[in-house]
Amino acid sequence: MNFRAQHEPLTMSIAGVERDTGLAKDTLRVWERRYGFPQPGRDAFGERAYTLSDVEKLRVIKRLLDQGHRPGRIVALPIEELQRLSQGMSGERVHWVAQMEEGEAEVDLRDFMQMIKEHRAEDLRRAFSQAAITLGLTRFVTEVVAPLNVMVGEAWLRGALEVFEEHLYTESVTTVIRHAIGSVPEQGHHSTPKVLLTTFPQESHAVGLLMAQSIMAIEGCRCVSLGIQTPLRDIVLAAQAHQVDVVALSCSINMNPNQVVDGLQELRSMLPAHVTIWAGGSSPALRRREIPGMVPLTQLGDIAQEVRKWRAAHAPKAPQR
Amino acid sequence: MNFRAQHEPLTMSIAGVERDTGLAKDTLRVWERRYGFPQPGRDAFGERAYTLSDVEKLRVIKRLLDQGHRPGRIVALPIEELQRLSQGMSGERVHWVAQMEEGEAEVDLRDFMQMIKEHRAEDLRRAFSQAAITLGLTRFVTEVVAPLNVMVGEAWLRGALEVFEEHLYTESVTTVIRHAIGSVPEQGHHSTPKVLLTTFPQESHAVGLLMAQSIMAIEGCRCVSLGIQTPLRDIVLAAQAHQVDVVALSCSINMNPNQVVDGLQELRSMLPAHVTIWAGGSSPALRRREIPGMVPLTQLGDIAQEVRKWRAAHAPKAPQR
DNA sequence: TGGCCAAATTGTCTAGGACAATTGGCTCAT
DNA sequence: ATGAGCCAATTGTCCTAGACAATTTGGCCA
Repeated sequence: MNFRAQHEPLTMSIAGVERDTGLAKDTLRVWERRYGFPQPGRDAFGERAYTLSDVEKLRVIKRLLDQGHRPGRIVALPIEELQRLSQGMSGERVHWVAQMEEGEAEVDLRDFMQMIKEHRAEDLRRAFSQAAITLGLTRFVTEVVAPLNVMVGEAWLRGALEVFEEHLYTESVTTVIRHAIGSVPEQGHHSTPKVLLTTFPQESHAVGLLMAQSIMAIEGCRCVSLGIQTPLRDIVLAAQAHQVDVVALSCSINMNPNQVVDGLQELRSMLPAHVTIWAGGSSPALRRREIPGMVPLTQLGDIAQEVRKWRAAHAPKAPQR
Repeated sequence: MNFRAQHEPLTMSIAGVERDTGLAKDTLRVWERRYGFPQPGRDAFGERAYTLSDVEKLRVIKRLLDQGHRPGRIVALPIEELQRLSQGMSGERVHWVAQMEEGEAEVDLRDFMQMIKEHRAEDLRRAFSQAAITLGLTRFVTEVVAPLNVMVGEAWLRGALEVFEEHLYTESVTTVIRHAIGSVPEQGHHSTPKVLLTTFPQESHAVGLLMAQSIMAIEGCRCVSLGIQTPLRDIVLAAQAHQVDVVALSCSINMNPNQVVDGLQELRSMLPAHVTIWAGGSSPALRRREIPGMVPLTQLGDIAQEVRKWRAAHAPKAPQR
């Protein structure tokens, strides 16, 4: 229906910009009205025609918004200023080298980053597999994947990593962790706790969930994963259908903190009291406010501990179903 | 920003309907104006509030549109009439029982549906594993997973399956296919073609992509998967970075056909001519219109054939990079 | 430092009008 | 009967401009 700009790749329609930047058409129009940017020309049909540099600038703006900047302050800024802001912001330090016991080969996380940037896909996957075998799944996840996630996320925020490079990293890690989980011996029908793993609908990062699942599997939990993006109502239905003891949610740093808090509170009110809720992940909302009836697990190491706690609390009596 | 209806799950906002049905807000409004349906009530703030039965009917309509019906003829029809149309046009039959060679145990797809509905998670995964081993990966994917996807999709459309049940199915299948892919011997550095697998940003179904990857891996392709939802620009960047021969896109029935056509045409114009594009999946857009410079693979069986074609076309000469 | 309130900010909704692209159906010639 | 050509109806998406709920900011007070 809109194939006018096909042979004119110098401008983009508003629909194309929405697709490329993730900014809604309404938002683009209202920014134009309020902040004077973007100021697209018009094509032969009177419709907005955005230049490629407009789109590039919009991408930078989107990144800064995700970091917490506000539109009114940055949308009208020149591109150089935006890039300066983009550079300046960087987060906390990460341990570059996984801590080794004596005699173990060193695992340098910078090597992984190097492979990602050089697009050595096969090497990367092989290196992950090797690290997982060398360190064991638990340490691989906590000492390699978790800090790498932070490094990759920050590199992407700085614009030092393209989206497709981040995708390749995610895919490689997913493959290796899933393969490793498959090697964990299956739990018997009466091992506890039985845990339902999933995320809220707004969460799109699957790796965090997978990391949690791998550690729980090793700790001997019976895991039922629904993958990401389960509607609240279905989390409750699934918890009932599978008669789980625990519902574990993964909330990454990309989620809106308010949605996290609201979602957890509503979930708590919809689940029966004897079902425990574990909320893990890097979302700042978990550290900030305390939510009654919900256990925050801000570090992967907390999981094993919490499993033991749960067992201690539920061991003496028969299971409550 | 819009959590008003939080405790009132009986109606949905226009944004929610767009997310659930794939019909654009503008389209919903213009249908209301032109055809008198949907005729949503208004919430306390004067904004459209669609009932759940409206949304259900819209889903059926969407399905019929994808089959080739036109809005003006069907939007105003009562739900019973639509369902009658939907039944009649039920496309091709699904084979209930995977065709067996003599002596093989029978694999009845209805057994899988049964397990899904009874939430027998462990049984389901075990049954999938067993089927994959019995049939081999290729036949498992084409004769079990593909028809099951259709059955599950239709059951969900009819409301016979909850979202969480569909999630469990997806997760189980994913686990088994990924595990099986891991068992395919890795390809040498010079085997061809090298294929980049991914989806457009609007696509959220990962299973189709995984099915394609499994078959390509078996056919001896070197696969680089980026997972789902890669921006157009990054598909091009990745194709260049990894020096692939083929870019394979998975487009499920849930994608907007226009987005599929637009995306494919734009991708074709951005990729160098020597890079082949394979577009597979159940999206009706692939069957409807022919797009120059792009190979549609509407059935999984087409993949092996197309790989051979590619090799025949590229074998005599040295690779063009 | 921490809590509270007014003011500013911001995304998304509303209305109806417009129009290019596509499709259906008609006529006419073969 | 079949195909080509053309007109009219259909349809999705864009347009403008106004409104307002939800959130955040920043000042004030304890």
